[in-house]
Amino acid sequence: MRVRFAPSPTGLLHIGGLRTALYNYLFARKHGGRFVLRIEDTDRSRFVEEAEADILESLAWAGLDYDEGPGKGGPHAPYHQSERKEVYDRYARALLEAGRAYYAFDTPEEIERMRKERATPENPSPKYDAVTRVHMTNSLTLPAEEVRRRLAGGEPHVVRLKVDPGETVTFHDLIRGEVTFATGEIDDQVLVKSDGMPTYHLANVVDDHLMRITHVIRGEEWLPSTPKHVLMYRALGWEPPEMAHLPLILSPAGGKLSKRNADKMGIPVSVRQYREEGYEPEALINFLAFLGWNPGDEREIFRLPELVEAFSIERVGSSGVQFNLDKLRWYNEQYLRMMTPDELIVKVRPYLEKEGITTDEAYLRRVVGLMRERISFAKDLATAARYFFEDPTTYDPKGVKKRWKADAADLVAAYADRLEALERFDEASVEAALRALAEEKGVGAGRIIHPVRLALSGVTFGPSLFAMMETLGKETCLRRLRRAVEVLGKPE
RNA sequence: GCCGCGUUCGUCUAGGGGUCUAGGACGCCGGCCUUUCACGCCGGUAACACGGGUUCAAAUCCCGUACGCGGUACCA
Repeated sequence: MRVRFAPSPTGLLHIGGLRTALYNYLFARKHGGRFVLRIEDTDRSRFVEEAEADILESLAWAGLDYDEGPGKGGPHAPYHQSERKEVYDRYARALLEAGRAYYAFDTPEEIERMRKERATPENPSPKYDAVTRVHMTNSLTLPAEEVRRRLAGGEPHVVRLKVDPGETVTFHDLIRGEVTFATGEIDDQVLVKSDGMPTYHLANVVDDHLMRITHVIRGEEWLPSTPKHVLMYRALGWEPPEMAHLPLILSPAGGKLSKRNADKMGIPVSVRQYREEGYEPEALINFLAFLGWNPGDEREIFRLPELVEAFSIERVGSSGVQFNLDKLRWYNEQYLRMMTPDELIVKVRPYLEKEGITTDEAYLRRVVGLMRERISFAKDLATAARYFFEDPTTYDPKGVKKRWKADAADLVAAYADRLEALERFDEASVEAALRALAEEKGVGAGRIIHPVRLALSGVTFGPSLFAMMETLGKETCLRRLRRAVEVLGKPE
């Protein structure tokens, strides 16, 4: 079995594109098939130089390796459509000679005029098809001599598929079952543009056939194009591949998850953004796999190899699915918690560096141990847990109001003195010292614990106070406690 | 407008004629644990779009309506 992911290099790889790639990958690996990457760069006007590198990087980051494609080669190279122009020309000619396609010389303005003139309330946008083409300038309406003359004169023209009405095209979709279209609903699709490049429809059909693709797994937006493709396979005497159209990913607000739409909801849309925001690739992949598919039992955590094992295209749903950032974050937390401290350290390092924080391995391992259950992203260690690396510069005002009572300064100062006298500065010792002090002063331990936490971290939440103190160390604790006493003093 | 696809808790979904007083997960709300915050554990909230059929029996099959999404380019 052979499948392909065929992105167009018009921008950063979209999250929906990654899911399409993922399903193709899973299908190929599940069945011991081949996964082909093909770059569909036939639209020169929308071409973006950096896009292909981004696609490659994004796939690699996600762990989706391919068997044939750019940078890798393969038996069906080249894998850039822009380098395969002669191939498409050959088949366009074959279609022309078989009378299944024709030349059309109409300018965009002429087509626009036709649409305007023939528009009715029932049919606001007439197609270029069997009923209108007889009124247009093409090799079906012009004398053969005239067509030859125009072609020889280099007159701009396109090649259109000749679709005969009155028939019905039915194909089987692995996800949707039988789908039927009437040929009268299909326009005479442009196959070769006036710049000589093929459109998606021609290039796609030709390449899928030549590259021996057995299963076309792509987004649902292609469903209405499929009958055109089927017609072309037939006209060329080829067997169409199996089709599977994936449900679309929708914005939580409804509608396509477009760039604009997603930005408004605070949802990253390109794979690169997910990477930059610190999502774990395993989490994104797991989440994406479950957007439209499930294994049929109640397991939820699947890494790539487990997904391969469990995947089946029949279990892919058919209705659009809404993107849910909360669920993705949950997946991210799950993967963070499954990592060993050393794995997590590797993830955290780059963020620490970016924040200008330097620290040794042993200390970082202890911090990670304390914070692991409390973070959603690896980078939180460098931001939310910054107080492990630097003295707090501010104290949360609400926390101060709530926890720094009139006796706080005295208690904290007294505790600092006790700590200074301590020989061993471990979790048990600092706790014992605090409880003893509380007893002597006749106050609840919380009366000291809370202000101490505030003094040490600047915030009212975090890991177990005593474990935190042991990690921070005696010197740091004393310094921070005394500074807080000084800065916060006695509230009136 | 026309064509196509879809419709189970707010979201992702299980289910495919009786086992459904509809299960799980995220979220949310409570509780336990903990003198913090999380984790964890326990509990709760919440859905078969609507209307007709078929059947002894429908969330499940059929038809219609509504709604959503996609397509309707010399973009993919």
